[in-house]
Amino acid sequence: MPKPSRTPSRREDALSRDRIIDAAIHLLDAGGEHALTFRALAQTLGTGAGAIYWHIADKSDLLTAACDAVVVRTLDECAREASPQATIRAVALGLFDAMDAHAWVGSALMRAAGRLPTMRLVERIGQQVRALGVADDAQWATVSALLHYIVGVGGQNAANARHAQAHGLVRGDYLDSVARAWEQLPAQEWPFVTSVASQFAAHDDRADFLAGIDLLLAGLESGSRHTTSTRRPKAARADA
Amino acid sequence: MPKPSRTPSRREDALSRDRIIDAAIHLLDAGGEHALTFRALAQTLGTGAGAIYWHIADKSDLLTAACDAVVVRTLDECAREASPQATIRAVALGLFDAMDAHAWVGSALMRAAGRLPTMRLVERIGQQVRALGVADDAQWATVSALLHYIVGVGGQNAANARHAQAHGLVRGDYLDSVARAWEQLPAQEWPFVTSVASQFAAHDDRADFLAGIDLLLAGLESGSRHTTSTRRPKAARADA
DNA sequence: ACCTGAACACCGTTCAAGT
DNA sequence: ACCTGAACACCGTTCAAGT
Repeated sequence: MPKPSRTPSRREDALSRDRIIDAAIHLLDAGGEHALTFRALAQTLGTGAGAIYWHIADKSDLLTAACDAVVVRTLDECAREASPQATIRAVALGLFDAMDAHAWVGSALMRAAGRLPTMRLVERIGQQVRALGVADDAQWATVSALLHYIVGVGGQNAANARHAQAHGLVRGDYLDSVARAWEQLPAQEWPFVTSVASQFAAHDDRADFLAGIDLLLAGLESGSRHTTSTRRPKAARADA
Repeated sequence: MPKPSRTPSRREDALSRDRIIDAAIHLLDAGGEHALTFRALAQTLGTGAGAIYWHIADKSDLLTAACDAVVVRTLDECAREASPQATIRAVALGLFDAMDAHAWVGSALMRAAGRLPTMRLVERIGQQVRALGVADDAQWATVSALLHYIVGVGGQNAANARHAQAHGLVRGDYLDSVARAWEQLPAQEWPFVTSVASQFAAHDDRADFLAGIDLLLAGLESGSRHTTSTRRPKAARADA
């Protein structure tokens, strides 16, 4: 993009795909998904609303591109660890934190199924799953399970944070109030929910998230040695 | 619109929450999430747009209620099997099929984190996880992993079906075309994606889905006997 | 090639007014 | 108590017209 040069271009920085994506990320971070508006974007960038369409196909393209930018940064920052397990954990935690910082990324990722950002994650996690020695025909289901856990749990953790903030509460206080509501449900009808709620005391979301990852990895270790009778030697779904 | 009836009530059936939810489900099934409009709903029901607000808080309330109706029906139809594992599998498959029939349910479920439909699923699955003998402090992470896998993978399978249909293709042909696109990526940059794509031949989505469930259940069996060092005796997230 | 901004075809939600 | 429907404050997207 043309840096500030003497030649009096129309604007200090010309409009560009990258500048639009950056501005979109800022709007999304500040006000959530419904704050991303072509009008708001145009105002931020000092252009007309329609100008953006020269660089971006439509809103879903914009959201996917913003999501991809965050994913790329996150994966770049994830050091490759010694073992495949450790690398998976590092990627998972990196995404967890990225979603916490950019609460909109979780749901954006869910809607970007076969698209670039998801493919990057499938690739990175898939390489580790392969390195783990998981049988060929189980690799896709394994990557799916890991990815959906990461995006699902991480995305909802981020949603919690936003929700707490919207209620003007610290995250812990908010979670406690939800837990207390669950505790007071009729125990005959809700035996599990009431009992699990009573475990909500001091909680560490990241540690809990990691516990789930470990659970999945434990399943891998016990499952990778042989193929169960219900698992058949073909089959894979064409997205993540 | 007032049917020709002797008793001149305003309408044959009075407007009610249930009637609205039913109409919403039909609109959602027929045209997806963006087809659910207060105007379309009002026209279907033969009322004014604003009348709906007497029975329903807002659009998100409506979507959650529609989602809950589907979840209730699905859980009712799920027979309780002999073993906890079999029951989990039955619930998972029931939801898989429900999402396939109502493609909008997946994303609705994702946005309904602490709300009624999700709580029902947490309760049903949680009971089985407990029956499986999973340690108290690991139950929440376990239910989370299962639920996110089910909703995530099932939801995307449904999205695939819709996507294929939108492209005027049979589901299998659509998936094959995606797989072929993945295969043609540069293999140095995408070693896993290209290799996994080459496994996409004849695939059975439900069988693959079940393979993932089995993977998770295998993790449970190996993990429920002891607590690993990274899993700590507290912690739980206050939603699903 | 790139940008402008009015215009189009929608939205969810509210609310005075009706019965 | 329940319903009406016009009105309000928005949307994404397009497109003739400009530079």
